[in-house]
Amino acid sequence: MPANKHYQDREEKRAELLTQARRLFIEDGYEATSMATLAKAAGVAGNTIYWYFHDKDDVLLAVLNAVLTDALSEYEQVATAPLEDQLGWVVRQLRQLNRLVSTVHARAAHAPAVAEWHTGFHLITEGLFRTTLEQAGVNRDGIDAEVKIGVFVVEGLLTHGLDEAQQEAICRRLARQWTSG
Amino acid sequence: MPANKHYQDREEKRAELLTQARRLFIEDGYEATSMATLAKAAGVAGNTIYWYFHDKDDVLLAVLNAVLTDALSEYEQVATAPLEDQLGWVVRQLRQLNRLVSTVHARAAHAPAVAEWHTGFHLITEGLFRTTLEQAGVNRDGIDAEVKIGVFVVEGLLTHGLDEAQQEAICRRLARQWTSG
DNA sequence: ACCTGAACACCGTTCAAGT
DNA sequence: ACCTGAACACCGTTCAAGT
Repeated sequence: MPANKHYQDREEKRAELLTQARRLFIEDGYEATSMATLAKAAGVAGNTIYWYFHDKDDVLLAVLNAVLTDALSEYEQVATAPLEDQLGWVVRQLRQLNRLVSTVHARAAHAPAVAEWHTGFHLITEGLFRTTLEQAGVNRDGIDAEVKIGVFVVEGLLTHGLDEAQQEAICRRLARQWTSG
Repeated sequence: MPANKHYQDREEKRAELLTQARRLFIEDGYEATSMATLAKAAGVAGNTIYWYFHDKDDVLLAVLNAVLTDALSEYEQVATAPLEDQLGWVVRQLRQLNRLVSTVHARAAHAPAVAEWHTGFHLITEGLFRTTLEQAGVNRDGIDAEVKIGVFVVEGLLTHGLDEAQQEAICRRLARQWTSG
C-alpha cells in the first residue's frame, strides 16, 4: 500500500514541523521564529514548510490547536478539585504560554483565521468556567459577567509577571466572592 | 538666535512625525505601519526618521507617552464622578487604543524599553485606581488584589470586542462588589 | 507528490555622500 | 546639523526546475 505509506511519511514530517514550531513559538516567540529557523530545526529547506502549511499563521493555528488539545486533556484531571485550586492550576498551566497568548491577541487583529480561533477559544473556556461556577452554586443571574471577569483576570495574571504572593491573593479574592455570593 | 530657531524647526518636524505616527499606529497598527509609510506621511525620506528617533520602538514610546499624557489630562475631569461612571469612561476612552495595548504587550516581550514603560504605566494607573477605591471606602486589606482585578478586567474589556450590554454588565458587577464590600 | 535554489517584494536600519 | 539615495541583512512567500 504505497498510498498509506506515503500518507504516514507525510504525517510524520508534518508532526516534526509542528513539534519544532510548538517548541520555538513557546520558547522564543512567534515573531522571533522565522520560517527559515523553523525549517532548519526540522531539517528541511525554508520553502518546504509551504507544502505542509498554507502560511505562517497556519502553522500558528496548528500549534494553538495542539496546545489546546493537551490542555483540555489535562484539565479533566483537575475539573473536580476546589475552585481556588482549579484557578491556580489554570494560571500555572498557562503561565508558560504567555508568549502564545500575546501572539494570539496581536495576530487576531491582522489574520481573520486567528481572530476566529480566538473567539472559539473563549467560547470553550468560558463554557467550562461557567459549568464550574454553576456547580459551585454561584447565582445564575450575573454569571455571564462573573465568567468574563474570571477569564479576563486569568489572562491578566498570564501576561503580567506577578509574583506568587500577588497571584495567590488575587485568586483568593476572586474565589471568595464566588463562594460567599 | 539661530540656535533657538533651529531648535524650533527641529521640534516642529519631530512633532509632525509624532502626530503621523500616533495616527497610523492607532488606525492601522504598529506592525502594519512601516517606517517608509510613516516617512511618506510626514513628507521625508525613510531614513530621516532616524535623525529624530533612535529606532521604531523609540517612536512607539513617544506615541505612548503622548497618548498617556492626554489621557491623564482628560481623566482629571472625571476623577470625581461615581465609580461606575469612571470605569465606563476609562473603557470608552481606551477602546480606540486596543491596537496600542496589544502592541505594548507584544513588544514588551522583545524590547526592554517597552517593558519598562509598561511597568511604569501599571504603576501610574494602579495608583490612581487605588486612590479612587480608597475614597469609595473599599476595605484596605485586600485592596491590592482588588486594584489588579479591576485593571485586568479593564484590559480584557479593551482587547476583546464585547458589545455594550456585556460591557455594562461587567462594569456594574465590579462596581457593586466595591460599593457593597 | 514532494523538495529545492533562486528570486521577489518587503522590512528596519546603516552609511557614505551631499548641503 | 540635517537630509538623502543606495545598500545591507533579513523577512515571508512564490516559482521554475528538479526527482
